Amino acid sequence: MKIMSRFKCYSITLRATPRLIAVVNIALQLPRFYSVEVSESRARPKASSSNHQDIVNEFSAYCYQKDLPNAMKALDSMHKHKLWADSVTYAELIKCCIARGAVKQGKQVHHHVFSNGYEPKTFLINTLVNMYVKFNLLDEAQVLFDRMLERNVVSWTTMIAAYSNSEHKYKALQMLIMMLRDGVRPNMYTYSSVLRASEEISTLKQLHCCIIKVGLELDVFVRSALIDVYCKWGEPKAALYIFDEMGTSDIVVWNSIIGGFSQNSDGDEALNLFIRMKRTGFWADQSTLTSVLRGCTGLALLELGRQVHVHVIKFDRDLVLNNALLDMYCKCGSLKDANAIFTRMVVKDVISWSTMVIGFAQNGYSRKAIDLFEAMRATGMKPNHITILGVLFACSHAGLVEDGQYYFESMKMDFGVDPGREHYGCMIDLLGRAGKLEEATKLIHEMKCEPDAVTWRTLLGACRVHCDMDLAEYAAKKVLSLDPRDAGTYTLLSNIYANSQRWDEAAKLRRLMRDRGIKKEPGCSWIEIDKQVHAFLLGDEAHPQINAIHQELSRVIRRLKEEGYVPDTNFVYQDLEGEQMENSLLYHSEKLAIAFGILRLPKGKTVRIRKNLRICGDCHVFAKLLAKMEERSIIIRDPIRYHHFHDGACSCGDYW
DNA sequence: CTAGGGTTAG
Repeated sequence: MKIMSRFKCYSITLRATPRLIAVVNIALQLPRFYSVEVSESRARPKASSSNHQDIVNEFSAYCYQKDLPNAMKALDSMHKHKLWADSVTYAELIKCCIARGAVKQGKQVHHHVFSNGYEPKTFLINTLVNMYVKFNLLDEAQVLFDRMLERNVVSWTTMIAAYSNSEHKYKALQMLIMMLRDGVRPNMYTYSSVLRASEEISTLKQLHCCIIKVGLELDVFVRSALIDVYCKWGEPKAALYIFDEMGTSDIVVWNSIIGGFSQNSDGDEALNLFIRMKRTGFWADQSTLTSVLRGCTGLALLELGRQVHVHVIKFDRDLVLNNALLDMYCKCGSLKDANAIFTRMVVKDVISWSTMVIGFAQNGYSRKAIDLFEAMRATGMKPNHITILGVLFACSHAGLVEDGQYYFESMKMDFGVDPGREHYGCMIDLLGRAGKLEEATKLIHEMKCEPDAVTWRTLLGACRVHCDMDLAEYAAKKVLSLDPRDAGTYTLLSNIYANSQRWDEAAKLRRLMRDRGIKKEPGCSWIEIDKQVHAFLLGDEAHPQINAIHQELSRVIRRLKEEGYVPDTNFVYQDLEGEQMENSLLYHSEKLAIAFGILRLPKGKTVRIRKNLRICGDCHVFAKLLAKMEERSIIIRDPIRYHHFHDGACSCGDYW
């Protein structure tokens, strides 16, 4: 049914499509059409003597041998004798300049082929335009393009592709319109380039319609561009529709769709598609593996990620792939593996360093994160805003107020990075957790960018840690004024009330939430065992082994109670939806998942859980005590922080 | 001479 309605959507748009110029919404910005002033072209003299022919031949030979220095000398000699070679030879030379980044030489060739009023063929000018594009000298490319006597589809496409990949995407669309006015028909090259230029989803849809109209939607390149761009606009389902409709596809198209889902945080669908791809008989390449790893990262599938790692070894020198692998181990809580990868990587870029800094920080190794950040600086690698976020995060995690303030204050001067919302957020968190709630509030008011809902919720979180009722109410009000439907805020505030035994207010808030129709995402925990992922919801009865799980849970709770564990009923609201049983606390999804892990995993093996909501205080105590009693580590990844429970303690230091 | 895929935060 979904597919039908999606299809319908397209055909409606198609029927409604007026003339292209009106369609693309930007006609008003069109510049005047080109006026061409060029000197008259004359036929080139052929090399008149054998001496002249020798000079040209020598030049050609150097061009085809890719001997740039000698070719340039020979070019000089031709220039003096007013001799010209043919276009293909020049094109070879220009290719050579592009490959070596030889801007100066390229310009000399440009000058030479236009000297003495001669007008090179369209083909050759196209080559030169392309050269300037490759040198990222778009203005020069444009000047050259503007003075062309004749522009063919390649000339236009070269410029359109250039602008599509630049900051001035609207220029690509303008040029498409001018191209059509000029009577030159865009081809598949043109459309697959211009698709990237859409700055609104409606533009993309209109271009899509044009493509269907001219019958180019069957082209593999156009399709993969469509798939890619729909995914970039957060519409992976539309992309999947296009994908499924294709008769043939190649590895790049598979990579587009798999990458599309993994970038839209749908690791599950990305992995399903990967399985389909393998069944179809394609071999994964670097790009596929990168996306698959990203899928594993999102789902915290360490075992699957490890299997992918085996295939990564084939592409040992691929930096992007190694970065994805590194991140997978970090996000799956396996810092030993991550560190091993990081140490082994021969080439590291700022992303590798950032990933590792953040990995240490999120997993509770604050000192290591800060040391690594300093090691990075020592190598001369320049941190970016994300690296700095990582080091601030590390400071806030460990309560290192002074270090945090030092990095925050020096970031602009030392690294040239202006603090953004996230950096302020880290500082608010740091000050707030350290109990400096006043300073945290002051910082919000001093922010250079507008505080958003997340900013205020950070403060609210700090209020919970320190039970500051008044500020909590103030912060919650701020969050809800910016994002009235934020379920987390209602829950957080109601938990703060519950913590202070203000049950009436807690209940009132729950009621308000219900009246406003705000639904909290149901708590869910996942555990990967033996190539299978098991999902648990609160009070879930659906699992085939649920009886054994309940038994195991009762057993460990009984033993923990003997050791002094008292269920903290303040958190009874955490996962509740409406009036539920009193002992619901004992059936929080993570407790079910942990019990299942203990049941199924060999003794001593780490239990790894991923969950979609923040962990509640009771489950946190439960996991700490259980890890000690069972003598095995438990790792729970919530959407923000990582909790490594080991021997009665947690890596988060009880702040989260 | 012009075209498609991958990595860090939130």
